[in-house]
Amino acid sequence: MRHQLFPGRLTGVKFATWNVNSVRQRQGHVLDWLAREQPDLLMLQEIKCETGLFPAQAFRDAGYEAVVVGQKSYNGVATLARIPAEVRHRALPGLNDPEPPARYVEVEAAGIVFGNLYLPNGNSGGTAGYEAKLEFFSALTARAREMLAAGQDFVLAGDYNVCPTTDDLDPGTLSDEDALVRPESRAAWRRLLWCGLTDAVRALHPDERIRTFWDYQAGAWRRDIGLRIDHALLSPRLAERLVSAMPDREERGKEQPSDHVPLVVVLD
DNA sequence: ATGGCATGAAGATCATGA
Repeated sequence: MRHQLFPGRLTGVKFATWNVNSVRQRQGHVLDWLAREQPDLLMLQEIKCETGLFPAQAFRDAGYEAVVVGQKSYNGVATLARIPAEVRHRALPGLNDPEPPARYVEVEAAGIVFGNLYLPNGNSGGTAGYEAKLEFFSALTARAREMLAAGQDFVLAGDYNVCPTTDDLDPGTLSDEDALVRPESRAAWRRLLWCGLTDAVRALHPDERIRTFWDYQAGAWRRDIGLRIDHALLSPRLAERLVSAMPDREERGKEQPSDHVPLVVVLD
């Protein structure tokens, strides 16, 4: 049974993005979280299963329909919605790959386009692997420009695999050559942002130390050594409706957690 | 000690993650 976030206001929307690192391993976590947080929409990344193996019925029973773009073993994205949602794209437009990896799905709901993305990490596959990351960024930026030109309200949210500034990671977590912090990666992030988009978390918390990921290794969570790599970017009119934006840290302390936590955004 | 967890693959280790 859904209940309205803002009774009497039809425009309010609560959404989240969460890299779950295998949806089949994390199904219980996600269902518990949905029951507790009651978002209108949840964008999942790294579901790590083929589309047909996604546990759609379990989420349907919880009141959420799923749009799934999966593949075997790696990557995979899915958007869950308890409000009517229409599919716009099952791959990122502009990527000239006949068999693109499952890293993007776009739906429209409540008059807003939600782009759910899992950007390539960029540390594997040598030069070509890193190029793929920058190419994804280029295509994403082109998509943002297209929607801005059309006057469309939109959100681009997911695992960007970029720490935008030195404030977004703890010393000693990554080397300077890591694809998550390389100057070209950060420049690509800024080119996207500077189209006129708003980093929802930083708009409300410009100086706070905020993390969305803690490695499984080296006691990273225990030592609270992490990264801010999951982001939600808002188009101009949506930015003016921004009420709150914060990762749900609690989730990382649960049994068998994902290494990422949900990032939750509320618009009025 | 770029590999100390974690995940998925028709696997008895390897690729990937960030």
